[in-house]
Amino acid sequence: MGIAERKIRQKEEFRASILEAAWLQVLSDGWQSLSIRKIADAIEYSIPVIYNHFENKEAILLEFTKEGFEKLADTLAEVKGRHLEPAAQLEAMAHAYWDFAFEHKEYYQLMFGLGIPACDRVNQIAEMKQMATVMISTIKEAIAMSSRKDTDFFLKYHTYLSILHGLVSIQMIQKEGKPDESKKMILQDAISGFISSLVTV
Amino acid sequence: MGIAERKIRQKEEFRASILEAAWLQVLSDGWQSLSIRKIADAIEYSIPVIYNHFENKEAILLEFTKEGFEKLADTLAEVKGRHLEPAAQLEAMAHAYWDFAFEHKEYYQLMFGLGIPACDRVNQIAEMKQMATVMISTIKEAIAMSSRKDTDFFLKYHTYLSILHGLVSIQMIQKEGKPDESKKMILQDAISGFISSLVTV
DNA sequence: TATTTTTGATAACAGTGTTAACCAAATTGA
DNA sequence: TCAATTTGGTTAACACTGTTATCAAAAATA
Repeated sequence: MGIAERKIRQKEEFRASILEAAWLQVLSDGWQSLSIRKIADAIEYSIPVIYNHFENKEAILLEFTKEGFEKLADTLAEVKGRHLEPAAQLEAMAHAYWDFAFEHKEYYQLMFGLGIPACDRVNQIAEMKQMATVMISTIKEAIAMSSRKDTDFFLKYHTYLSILHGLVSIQMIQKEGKPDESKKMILQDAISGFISSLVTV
Repeated sequence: MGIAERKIRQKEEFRASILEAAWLQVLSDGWQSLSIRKIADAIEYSIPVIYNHFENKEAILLEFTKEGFEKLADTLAEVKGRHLEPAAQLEAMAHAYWDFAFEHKEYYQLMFGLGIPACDRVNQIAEMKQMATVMISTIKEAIAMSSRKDTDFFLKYHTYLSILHGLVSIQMIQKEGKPDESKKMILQDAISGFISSLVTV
């Protein structure tokens, strides 16, 4: 008898409808304002039913995080397949990564835990400019000493900061405690690549 | 009469005591679990008095964010002063940046809005490995075609991912909407530096 | 001393995630 | 077919969150 099958199917549909309602919420108001109550409201059921399908709110977010990584991985694999040379592949994949992040911003923020109240905050902060000033002045000096004096210092500043922040935050996301001292090799690797391309004669 | 002065001084002390209590909270349980009630409890006053000194919770966090950027800027300026060559300065500053981030993790997370539930999440995600696999295989191929076949592919993978994530998240933090298409030049800049240092013959 | 201003506390509002208690309908077993 | 049991779902509550309106007491001013 197909009763059991039907039940499983219905359960699966229910689960899917929860995710769909949640996703609509995320798309319209961002995932930080997603709430169980709003989901329950959207699917026109009471709150506790959601807990029959997901252990907690975190499990729902985890679901989307997985989806996000899956989509990104697929995209990268597909893009890679369009080129033959590894160098061209890496470049195309980088652009695809960038495009994915901004075309699926909600996914990306979820995947990498970007908590985003900082968005409003960081723009109010004059103190950040002090930091930028120190970095930019040094980069200007480096450019002045190099053979390519027309290099865009502001571009290089952004690159420098982005590399540093990327290294740090990837490290923070992956491991809770202090970083393995050997992980500083990654820093050394990335930064020496940047510097040598900057001061190259 | 010094009454007015005393009042101002007391108000300032009060404000400082709020910040101190808040910071102890952040240090012991992380800033995501900071609450107005806990602060009020710690300073042994009722909740609303806090709103006489700070407009809202965000304003308290903003205070620490400013402090963080100030400390970081000072550190960078100090480290820069210890070297003469811009290249050496940029390298030393990079290491100082890294050290600051992990020695003052709470500051750093606040400054760049690292929302950090992802920490627990990202480790549960097998799907992330798919993405890693695509990237790593390409990097391996690039190394195989280069003259330096002993290059650490795992190191390069981390560098690659960190650069990409850094570019994206710095961009997301600074601007709300979609990124200026010209900002892709930063991506192009960073990634071509990485690639050329990888495949260099 | 009387009046105004300031200071702080109580209590509430509107949210959040989560769960215990309960009920009715559907399913199962005798 | 009837009783027992399981299942699906709801109501109501708990323990939190940020924020604010109301009000009493204390302090400063006239």
